[in-house]
Amino acid sequence: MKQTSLLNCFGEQVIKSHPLFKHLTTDELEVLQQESTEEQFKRGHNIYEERHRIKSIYYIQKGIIKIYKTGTDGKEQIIRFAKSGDIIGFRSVLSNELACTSAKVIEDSLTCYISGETFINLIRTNGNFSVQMLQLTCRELGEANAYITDIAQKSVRERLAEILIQLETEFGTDNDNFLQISLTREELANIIGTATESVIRLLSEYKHDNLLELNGRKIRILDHPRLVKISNVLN
Amino acid sequence: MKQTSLLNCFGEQVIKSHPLFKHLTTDELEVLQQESTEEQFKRGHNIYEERHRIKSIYYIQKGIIKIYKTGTDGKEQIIRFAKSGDIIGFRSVLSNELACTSAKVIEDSLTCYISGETFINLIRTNGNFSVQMLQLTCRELGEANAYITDIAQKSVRERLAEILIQLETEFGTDNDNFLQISLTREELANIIGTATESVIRLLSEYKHDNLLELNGRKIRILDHPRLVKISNVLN
DNA sequence: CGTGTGATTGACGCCTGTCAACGTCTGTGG
DNA sequence: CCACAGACGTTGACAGGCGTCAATCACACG
Repeated sequence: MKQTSLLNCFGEQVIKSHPLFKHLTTDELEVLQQESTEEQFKRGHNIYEERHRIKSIYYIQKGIIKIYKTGTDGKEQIIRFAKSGDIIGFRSVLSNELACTSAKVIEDSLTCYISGETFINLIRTNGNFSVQMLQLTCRELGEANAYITDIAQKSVRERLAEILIQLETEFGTDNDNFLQISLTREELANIIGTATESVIRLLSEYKHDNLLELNGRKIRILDHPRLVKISNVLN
Repeated sequence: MKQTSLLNCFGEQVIKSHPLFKHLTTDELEVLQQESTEEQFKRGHNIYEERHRIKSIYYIQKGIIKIYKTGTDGKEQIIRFAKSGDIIGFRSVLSNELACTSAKVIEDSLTCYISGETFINLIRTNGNFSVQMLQLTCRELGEANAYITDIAQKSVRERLAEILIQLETEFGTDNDNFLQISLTREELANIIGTATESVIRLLSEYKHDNLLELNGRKIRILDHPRLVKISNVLN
């Protein structure tokens, strides 16, 4: 018996549109629909927290979530953002370790959670799905490696330029060409691993150089080529 | 027909001793043995290189291999070390991307390579094995995330202390309590993302403070507690 | 209107990257 | 056997990027 897609995000439309689930059989989809639950979260809500045991994963239908770690001195380090179509929490579920990150809602989100057991069973029984999951994880690992190299070798100025370009590519812009994603200065600092004040100073500098426009937390990139050049990414 | 373990590293003794392969059936082991080849590499040899297509993975029987990326300005960033029992190259094989790292032999190695096809077939057909691989990848991802936080937030002094402790834990010490792994100052610098000169100066400082002893590339840690304290790791 | 969070600016100084010179050791070729 | 080159290690000088601290402003909210 099918549930309506209002009650459950694993309705056919959603599933079919996502590569990760394209290899599931109708039976498996049925199970997913029965064992998963939709959940809504407001900005600021903590979906899960570091050092806790996670028993389920979340599929993001809508919204933005920041995944971050807390450093030794309590400073937050943003590892990545999850958005529509991403899944979060699977790392801890799969590695069977306590969560090594926290997940906090940046933009009101609609998620769907699936118990870890159901998820692992899927992987165990559906070879194509598990290959898909491995590919996903490996791609994430590749990105993490690239980021390690960036942080280790680039200056703060280069990194900030790079992140701005990246945020635009990943989340797009609104009708006025402002970045869709809205972050505090502190959050920007916590992505690139620097002090809030440094971000503020560099943004002012970029603005002064006509690379971008600032309006509160809204950022509009004006000169892509020069910003890319500053970021020192080979193209 | 079984090959001798001299010709092939997937002889039973090796397999049984490794958790990754414990879920393989005897048939699958047979296939592995037939389709894998042992290979020896001397220090300095490049097993694979960034931006190349990798068609097979390597299981390390003996030796140490450094996995590194080349930054925009040509500087090497060491991502991790692989040693006995580890496998390398699977990230690119699985994600179906060009290699995002290079692998170079640090200490003479004995490896066993398995074609990517064979490997992916194993994952597709053996659910337990694929879960095992996912766990491995997720653990690596967790380590990468931790490292991002470290590099982004800690000082060079803290990071060097941390890496020294870590190298000791991971590779152990010889009879004289010197670290087993032998790295150039430049390589140490390329792990923690700093200049060679900074590593040299900090090592001298540590030595002066009686935290460790230096003998060429040999390093003997004398005062663990204080070194851990410098590294600023919660314990 | 007080309070709190976030943004901004200035002052200051230390950590650390860069450049340059030199020492040490090893292997190679004459 | 010696000279030389090349890789690696060491030390010093220097400056500048960026972190830290502190004060002030802007804005939202109860």
